[in-house]
Amino acid sequence: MQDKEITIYDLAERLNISATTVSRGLQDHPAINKKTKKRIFDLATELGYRSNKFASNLRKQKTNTIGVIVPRLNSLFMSSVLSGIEKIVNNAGYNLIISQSFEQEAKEKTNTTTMFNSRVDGLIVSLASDTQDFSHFDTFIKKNIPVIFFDRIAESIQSTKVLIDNFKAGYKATEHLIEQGCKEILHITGNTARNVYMDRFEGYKKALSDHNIPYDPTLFISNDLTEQAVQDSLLNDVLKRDKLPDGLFITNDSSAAFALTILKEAGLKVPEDIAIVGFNNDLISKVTEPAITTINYPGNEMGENIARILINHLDGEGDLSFTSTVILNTELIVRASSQRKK
Amino acid sequence: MQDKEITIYDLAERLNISATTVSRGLQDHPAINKKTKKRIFDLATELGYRSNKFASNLRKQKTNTIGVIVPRLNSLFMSSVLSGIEKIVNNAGYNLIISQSFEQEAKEKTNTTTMFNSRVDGLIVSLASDTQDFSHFDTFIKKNIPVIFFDRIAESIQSTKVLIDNFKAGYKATEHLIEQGCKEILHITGNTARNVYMDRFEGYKKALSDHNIPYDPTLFISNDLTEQAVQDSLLNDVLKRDKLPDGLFITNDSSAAFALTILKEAGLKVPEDIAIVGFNNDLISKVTEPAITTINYPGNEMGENIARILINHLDGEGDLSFTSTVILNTELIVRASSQRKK
DNA sequence: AAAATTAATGCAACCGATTGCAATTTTATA
DNA sequence: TATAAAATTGCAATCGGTTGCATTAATTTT
Repeated sequence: MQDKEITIYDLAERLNISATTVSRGLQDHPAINKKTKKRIFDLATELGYRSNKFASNLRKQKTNTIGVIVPRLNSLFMSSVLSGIEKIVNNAGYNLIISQSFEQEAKEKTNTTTMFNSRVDGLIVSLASDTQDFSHFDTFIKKNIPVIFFDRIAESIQSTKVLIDNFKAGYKATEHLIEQGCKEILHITGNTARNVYMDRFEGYKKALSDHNIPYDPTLFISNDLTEQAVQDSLLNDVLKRDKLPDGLFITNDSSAAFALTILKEAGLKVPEDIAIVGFNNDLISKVTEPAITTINYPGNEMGENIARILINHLDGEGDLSFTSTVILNTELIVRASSQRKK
Repeated sequence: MQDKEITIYDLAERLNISATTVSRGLQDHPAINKKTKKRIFDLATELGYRSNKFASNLRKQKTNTIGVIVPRLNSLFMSSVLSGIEKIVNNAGYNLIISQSFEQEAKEKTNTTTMFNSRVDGLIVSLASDTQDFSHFDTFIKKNIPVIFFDRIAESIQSTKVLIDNFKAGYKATEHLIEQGCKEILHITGNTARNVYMDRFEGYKKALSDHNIPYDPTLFISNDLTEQAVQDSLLNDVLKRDKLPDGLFITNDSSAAFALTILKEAGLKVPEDIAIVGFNNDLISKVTEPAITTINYPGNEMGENIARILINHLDGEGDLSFTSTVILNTELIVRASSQRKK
């Protein structure tokens, strides 16, 4: 700490003007003379002045900070979303505070409190898989601090949501498998307490019924989609059945890739014996043998959308209703893992 | 903003004590009577008091915030590192501000300034691939704000560094290929201005020379390791040669996986025609056919290490020399993509 | 019971920027 | 040149905690 921090008072003193004028000059306030502004800016750069955000925040009651809480940072989808958010938010002059819930409601609550105490101007959330109670967001709602949910949303909370049409995506994936001749379609997915998994599941069921295939509950597996869980399900359950399924719809690509290797090891041919559809369109789905059919889920785009909505709200009047739901497009990307026909 | 924010003055007034006592009580100051503390805490929770960090930071000149600048968020390695950092830092009561340089020196400089102005207590950096000049970190050094570099480090800067032994890793990867009988080993890597790539390259060369294989510059390709770049290099250069290489050491797993698919499409057999070694041990290397031999690079562990070092420094006395270099262990994970013998 | 300690509490200044309103200076108008 | 209008600038209070030093209250010691 050799050199003291320069304040507007230092600038004011050297320029023989008031701190008020310096403050206004620095903010490009229209009432300040251009020459004065120039003198202020010049001296400021010369002395290496930097504004003290805390004094400013304290006074303005605004932090220019946006909080993000996600279940886990280390998935490609999440980091794409974050990358998109960061880009927009940063350009708009906001900072990002990021934390992860590790899929636990308790941690999510703590993080939410921390964010609240950090007085973020807005909060972006994708819910932990086991979050049942949403009261920790009440403080935000009550204070009119905007909260945007994405991907893993809470239906019951009145606020802006950005997501894809999971029902449709699930429907399309399943229908595709049916069209490829699958009759016994296994569905492996996450905790259906979460909309993303529930909706895909509903889409799956609807596609089945629309094609007159009865829904078989034993072909539905819900777990946490970790490597371990996928492996256990396949080895200890699926592969021990008398009749093996001929299709698999599994709701993320790394799990799909992992499942693929296990099934191949077990001697099954993909797609001949079992056709596979994943979800997300991560790079991983492109490099397996065969490449995996998947649903394109544009994380980066989603992140940018979320950030834009939030920034507009924050920088705009803020009176607009803040409870829209944005649905992003997804598409089925057909690759070899599911192509049995033609 | 229906309900006003509660301040220590509100608490003080209702309890008929001074704000000083409230402040001290809240901080568990030893000079405050236990009963008084209890009364303070009780009322605080009752009224939903939350400390104003800005007032506090302003006065204490400390922010409890740590900045992180990385080239890109959306890689599995990076997000694992971040996940590790976030975990430790969060437990220690610090916040994380994250931004990405998108591999550009200019953006890195801007981000650094923003971090500086946000008055982060510490900075964690992995350099952009094209950063040549490091003067933007001078302000931190001058002010004694700790900066930790990881993975992509700057040799010339005097500060703590956390990384792996890239030379050794490169050596091991190459030696392994040699042991599998490879004679013409192609090396595809990133910008060698960065230590990580340079050191691996040096390791590669040393392994060659130790095994009496002359280094062939035409077998060395340096690009930005994007899908496009890898594809271009392979299709327009490598695959057009008279004599194809019989080994490939490529310095990240997604590129390796991608290269694998291209080579297979070109009709080459892996590992028979060409043996492949990647880098990082991402999931992707496990699910390709054949699975890819790689170097295990523990991102999460690295993140936790970085964070611990920084926190210790910040919470400790801070007089300790802050210029150690931490080298994490890596190991070669042999998989089918390189196994030609035995 | 007076004097000396020790325990608790409070005063008041401070951190650095912001802003409503008033004051002053400059420029335009009569 | 006097006066109104516009352009600049500054005063002083404010945001909400923190902290050195002083003061008061409670305990001990003599």
